[in-house]
Amino acid sequence: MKRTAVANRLLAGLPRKDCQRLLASCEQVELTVADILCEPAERIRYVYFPVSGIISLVRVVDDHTSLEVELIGNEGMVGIPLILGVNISPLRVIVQGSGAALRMSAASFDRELGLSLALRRELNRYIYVLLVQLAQTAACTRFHQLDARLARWLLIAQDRAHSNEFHLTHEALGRMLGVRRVGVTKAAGLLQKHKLVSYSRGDITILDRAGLEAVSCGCYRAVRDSYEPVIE
Amino acid sequence: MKRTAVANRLLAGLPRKDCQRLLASCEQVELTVADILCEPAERIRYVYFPVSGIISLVRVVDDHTSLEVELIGNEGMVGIPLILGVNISPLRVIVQGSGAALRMSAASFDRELGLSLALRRELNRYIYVLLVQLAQTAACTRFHQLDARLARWLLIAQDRAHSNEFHLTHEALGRMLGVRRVGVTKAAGLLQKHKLVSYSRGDITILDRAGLEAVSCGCYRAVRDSYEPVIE
DNA sequence: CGTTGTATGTACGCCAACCCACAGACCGCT
DNA sequence: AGCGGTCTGTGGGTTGGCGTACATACAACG
Repeated sequence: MKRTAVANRLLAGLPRKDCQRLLASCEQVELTVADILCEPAERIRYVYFPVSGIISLVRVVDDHTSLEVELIGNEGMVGIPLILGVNISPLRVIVQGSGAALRMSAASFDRELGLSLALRRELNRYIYVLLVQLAQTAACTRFHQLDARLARWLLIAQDRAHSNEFHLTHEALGRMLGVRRVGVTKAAGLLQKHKLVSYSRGDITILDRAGLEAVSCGCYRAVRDSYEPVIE
Repeated sequence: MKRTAVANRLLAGLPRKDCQRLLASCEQVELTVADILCEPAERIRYVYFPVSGIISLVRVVDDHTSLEVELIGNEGMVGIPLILGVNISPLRVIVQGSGAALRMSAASFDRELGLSLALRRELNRYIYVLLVQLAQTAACTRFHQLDARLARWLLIAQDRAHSNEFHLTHEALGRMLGVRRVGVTKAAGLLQKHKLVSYSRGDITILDRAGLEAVSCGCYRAVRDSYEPVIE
């Protein structure tokens, strides 16, 4: 994996010229945990290209329950509906791990979409990957039990955050996975007992990635296998 | 709702010229229940614009379990990945209700995508709707219980099939909803007891749509509300 | 150094859906 | 008429996660 100056991989994948023009329209912003970037049914004002933070897309049902349907790091972006000609967000967008992101106004983004064919092409691929992940998440959430789903979530978060450590309470994890806090505590206890992760007051560290993969359901692998042939 | 000569609404929504050119590249095919139009990881050879049949998109996990993530009627199409520059299907595509569809080769479809901006625009909207539905399905499947989910499924199927009757065994419904056949039997028994549907050896008739909406979870409404502002 | 708030751990009854097994109902075919 | 296959209905024991409640642990701050 070669390093580039631009820390968002979608942008980094573009021809130099397009990339530079896009960067010129972006401003760097800080993301802080629990920031809500957009609420459901709200107009989308900005797109975000995460650099170091991670961002959750959450579908809210029945007002007080919710399920995370996507977790986005520096391999992706927030604001997909704009690409599809819609400026309303169907999901809640909430910062899950603090860090930096590049932000661009919806208007600038629309303009850029018209200017760069490479951008469109790349975003199309990205939407495909999102579709696959959404479908897999739906099935995984249905069939697999909490231990496995938690392990999967941690693996994905590690990928997205490029870090073995992040800050996240059981409460917050419960909202992501659509279960009670107590459920997470129990499942996390199990992972700790097997020395796969260590947990203390929201500071979580991944100790044994291979072990986590073993505990997690096949969904983690399955999704990677689905889109790896597609990205280059 | 005005009737048009073209019985697929995506096509009917296009400018006459584009629509006619597209139709010229299509051939009409019959869909028969349980036909598999495409398997996961397979190359996509054709796109389908259903006219009267309905088609399920199913995500397969762990080889022997599966969950329907989308149900497509004459308001949509099958073959979305092609729009996004990918020619591999991540899902199983299976005919759920027999009828007719317009079929076009992947190559022709690619060509058409280049020729008609209106087509691209319309398909983008459609992809947005798919995203919303996928997210909602994930949450619904997680939180709502079988009676409600079954009712929701029947309502959607009625919308897609434009008919009060369809043929579908409990077994098949179970595969769609990701539950055992017995579970469907129990839930369907409840709906029958309340005279919302009648059921006999796979022939199902919807008797009381309003009643079904009352039993179903809010997800049916929620999805409609999410995308109605978007479609015109 | 004790108080307050946040985070984690444990306990108990409950229920929807699970697995497995079997019984009836209906259709078509010989 | 009878037989076999498909579809639907019922029963009993198991379980993962739910709702609720309470107990402990740690941090921060006055």
